[in-house]
Amino acid sequence: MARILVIDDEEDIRELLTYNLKKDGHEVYASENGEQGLIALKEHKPDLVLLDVMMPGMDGIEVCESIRQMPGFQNTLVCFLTARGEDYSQIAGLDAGADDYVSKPIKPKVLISRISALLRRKGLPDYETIESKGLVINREKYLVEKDGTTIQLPRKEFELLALLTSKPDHVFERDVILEKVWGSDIVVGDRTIDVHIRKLREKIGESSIKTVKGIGYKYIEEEI
Amino acid sequence: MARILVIDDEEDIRELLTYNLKKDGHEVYASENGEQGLIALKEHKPDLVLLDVMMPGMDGIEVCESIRQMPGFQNTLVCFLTARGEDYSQIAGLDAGADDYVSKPIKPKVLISRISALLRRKGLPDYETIESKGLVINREKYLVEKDGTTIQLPRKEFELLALLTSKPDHVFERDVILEKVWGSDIVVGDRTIDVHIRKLREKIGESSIKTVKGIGYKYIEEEI
DNA sequence: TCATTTTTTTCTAATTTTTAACAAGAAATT
DNA sequence: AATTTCTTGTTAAAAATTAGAAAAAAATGA
Repeated sequence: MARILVIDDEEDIRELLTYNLKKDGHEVYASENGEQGLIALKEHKPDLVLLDVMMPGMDGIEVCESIRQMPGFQNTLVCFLTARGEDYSQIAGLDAGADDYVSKPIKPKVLISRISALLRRKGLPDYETIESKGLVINREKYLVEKDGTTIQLPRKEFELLALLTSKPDHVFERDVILEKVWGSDIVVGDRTIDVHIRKLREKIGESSIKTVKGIGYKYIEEEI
Repeated sequence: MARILVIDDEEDIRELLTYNLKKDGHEVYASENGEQGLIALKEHKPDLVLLDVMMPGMDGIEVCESIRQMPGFQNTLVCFLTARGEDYSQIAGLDAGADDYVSKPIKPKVLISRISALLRRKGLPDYETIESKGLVINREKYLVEKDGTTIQLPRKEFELLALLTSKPDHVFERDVILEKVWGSDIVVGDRTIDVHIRKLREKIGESSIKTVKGIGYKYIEEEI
């Protein structure tokens, strides 16, 4: 059904969750701390991360903030696991960009139904392929298919294309692109976006990406 | 209900507001400084911005002025958050174009009711397309459709047309146009507006924009 | 290391915006 | 009615902004 990454320092919890989620048909990965979790995240591109708040090393809040900073993971669902009474965590968690939280002790049935709700609310996980006019973007495999031919794009180019095609015809302003693809506090030169746009145009066709001068760029669905 | 952007450097405040506003059914975004706030603003096009006055870097006044300068955000509601006793801020804030202010310490219930009032007063968000007599103005795609044909207008022309069509038959005075399209402290020559009007008339039809001598221009809904 | 990807730099081209000069038209004044 | 004055229209061209191309430099990763 969905890919789920569990990040918790307690082995019992990891096992409990893994067992129950697998039984419910999900693909489950588990990490025992934030650092490893982030690596697993990149590798497995889960739809949902179950994240313990209290952990040695990076705590859940920090992990969540890191996730939200990572290009391509803005839409990954994050659900916090909080000990009862950690009210503060709930608030901070929502602020850090979490989508939900579940209190410990975890009741498997409650968790399962909560997860279903989250996944449903979300619609489809967006590592799904995005299809658009002969272009298929597969975030899971990091591949782009253009009219049947498969193209392997470098990371930045891939993220840029994925962003633009995520809302065809929508104009993405330059600073929004920078924010989404490069991250909020990375400073790059003025021409950086252009160069990547040019490379994309080379690879997927000149006419697909249109410049809106003074504003930004958009991916066009239909030729105008 | 509404999209709300919180800009405040104190994490506690951001959490408090985010939590309470989400609970009240709003879509909430938060930024921790002015610069990031302005980017988030463009991206999320909120209906309302809650803006702390005292912040390191750009202060709230500056942020508000920037917002008012940005084409398309003249009507975004801005509500200042001021520390008690910052009387001067209230005045300067209203002067900078804020719609309201709330004093810290913030009482969630007070804030919620104040926000409801603001939103009610405001009516609906105006990021949507504007339709008028064979003319569709789509700010998201930065496109104008005239009788089925799509036209791509340069930025200033687009903003000018969007302003005029936002209130058909309403006469926009020259200084209002300058203020809204060019921004409050940009100084341009006397003929600049005329030239843009002329180009618009060329592109969307001579009769659509009418000169009101001595006052300004208006977009006319019906041919007279 | 070496190859690849990403960023920066520089130069050029294109487009947009503004200016300036003058024409034309309306309103006011005589 | 004629003249002056004020405001807007028109046009061309200059100025400023913005993006594209190519290549080199830096960073990254195998």
